[in-house]
Amino acid sequence: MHRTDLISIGELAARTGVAVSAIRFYEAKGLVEALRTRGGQRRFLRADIRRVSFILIAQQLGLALEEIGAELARLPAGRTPNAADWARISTGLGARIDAQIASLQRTRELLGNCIGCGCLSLKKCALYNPGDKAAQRGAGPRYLLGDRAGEIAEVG
Amino acid sequence: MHRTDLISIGELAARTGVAVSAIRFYEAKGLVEALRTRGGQRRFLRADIRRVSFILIAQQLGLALEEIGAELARLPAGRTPNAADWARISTGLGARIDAQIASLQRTRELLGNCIGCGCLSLKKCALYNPGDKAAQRGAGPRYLLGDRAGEIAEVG
DNA sequence: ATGAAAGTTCAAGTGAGGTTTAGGTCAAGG
DNA sequence: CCTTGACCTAAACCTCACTTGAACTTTCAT
Repeated sequence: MHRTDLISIGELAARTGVAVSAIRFYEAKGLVEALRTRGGQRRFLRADIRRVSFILIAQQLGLALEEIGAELARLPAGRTPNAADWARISTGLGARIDAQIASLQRTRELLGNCIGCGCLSLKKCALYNPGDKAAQRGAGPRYLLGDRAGEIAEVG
Repeated sequence: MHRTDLISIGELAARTGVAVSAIRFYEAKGLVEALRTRGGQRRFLRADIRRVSFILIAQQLGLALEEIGAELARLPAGRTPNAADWARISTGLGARIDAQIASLQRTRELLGNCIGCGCLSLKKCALYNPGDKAAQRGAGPRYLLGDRAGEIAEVG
């Protein structure tokens, strides 16, 4: 154990590259927790650097903060997560990446035949396939994407 | 030419699967244009089905509406775009998909070594790499992502 | 000719993911 | 002790991509 096992919010921000305000926001969302000094300032564990790193990586893979929180909640309570813990909760990310790659490769292939030929018809070529979570991120009509059963566009 | 070369907003919505309100929104943003009936109702060209399809596909690939507008602006003015036109403006999408696939594959590889071993340090493994546009979608601190020069996290 | 369905505009609301501001408090060095 | 920079809270604000609602109007099939 070092002298300073606890770090300030500013240091956590510097170490992870996220803004101080963002860390407070994550805390409010329950993604990280902080101890407090007598004066009320936050003190984080060094292990929280990993935790925030995980948030950043998972975000890049298209998970919403709420989903990330659900993953993080599966880390062992009470003790600092170790390598095996992180490996466990990262397995799901691996599957997600594989799915995304597969989806993109499908899209890539279709782009050749389909937009290349000028048809660009959703129904015909299914180029516009749902199930690509990463692409649904952000505001807007989430339900439109990924909630399409059978009949979509057909260029008439 | 058919009898009905022009379609209503409702039909365009049905054909593409996007909400009527979204199409009005796209029109306001300059992504599509409409003729008007004497009574003021919008009438779209059949070719606009392709155009809206393109918007949807490009969105899935992580382009913002403004970027999509810029791409669409490169279609020939005055005449209905043909297959070659669509092929031309779709080429850039292909490159983007390739880049995304490459980025994900890199991430996938690192996830094994890096999270697997528990280090999860941003600086050390560069797992958290910028340049993955698709992941930056949605509102929020775009500038945080993709605007990081050298020093990022290092797990102490 | 009529009634329902579909269309119109404009303004305001939504939700994700934060940032910014205002008005203070805390901690560390000199 | 005193300053200075980092920290605190609460609430307001921001962008993006739309949706929703109110209050009417147009279109179309019968």
